[in-house]
Amino acid sequence: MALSNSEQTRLVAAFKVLGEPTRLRILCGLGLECRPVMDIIQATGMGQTHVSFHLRMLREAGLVRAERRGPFIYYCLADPSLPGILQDLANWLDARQIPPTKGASRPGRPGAATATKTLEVRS
Amino acid sequence: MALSNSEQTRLVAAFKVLGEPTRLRILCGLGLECRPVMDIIQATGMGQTHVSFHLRMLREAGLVRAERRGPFIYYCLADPSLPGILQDLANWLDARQIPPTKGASRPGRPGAATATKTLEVRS
DNA sequence: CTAGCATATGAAAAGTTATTCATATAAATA
DNA sequence: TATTTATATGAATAACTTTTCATATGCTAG
Repeated sequence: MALSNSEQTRLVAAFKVLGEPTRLRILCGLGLECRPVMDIIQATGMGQTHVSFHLRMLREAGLVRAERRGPFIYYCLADPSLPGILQDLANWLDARQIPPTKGASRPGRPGAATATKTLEVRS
Repeated sequence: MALSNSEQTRLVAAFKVLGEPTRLRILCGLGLECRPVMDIIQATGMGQTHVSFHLRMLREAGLVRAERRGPFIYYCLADPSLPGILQDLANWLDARQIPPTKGASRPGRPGAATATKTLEVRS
């Protein structure tokens, strides 16, 4: 087993938190700045409670850090290397993109996996 | 926005698929080998239908590829670089681990984010 | 110390995902 | 061709997550 059990568990937890559009948007929106919740609410156009909920998830996952400044609470990425990591992953995904099933058109290195919704497998 | 919208969407989809223990276990268990479903069922100790369901998710996400050989269907990682990537992420997570809230004990670079369940923030 | 803003939290409702059960399909074999 | 083995699929249920609503907390200003 390449990954230890506890590594797997940690990964799963992290992926779960990252695998939600609102949260990823918040993370990306943060960039390297720290921002008060108000800003995040505005930027996302979502309700206060809703945003607060997702911020909590991110915080509990250790992906962001909260810091009070006067009446405001600022949120920042816990680790400035996160955006880079996300970008790398995005590139990896891009690179191995799926040719449109009955693919005449361009994308996909030859040999790249084709996502199949139904099992259609050449024997 | 560092990541384009469609990149974010793709990432979210991938994370969603990866953020489930059974699926990550299957992926890790596969390593670079191709294995018939039976093997995976045995390795995980889970029901046939259940495994089949998760394999389908992985397939649809383009993370694995299915290949029939006679009566069996073999599943393989779609991209052999996946284990490496997962390992890197796991290392990253390890590196930024949380000191036990009232932490006298060792872990965590100074300045590393501490995951807080409840908001307890030094002003 | 009261009022008001910024944000968090708890509980209920809505939505999604995983699990299970029954059944279908496809290849191999008798 | 009928049976068996390997695996997939559809539908129902169960578990979990997100969303929303109402309310609480913690600062700051008056």
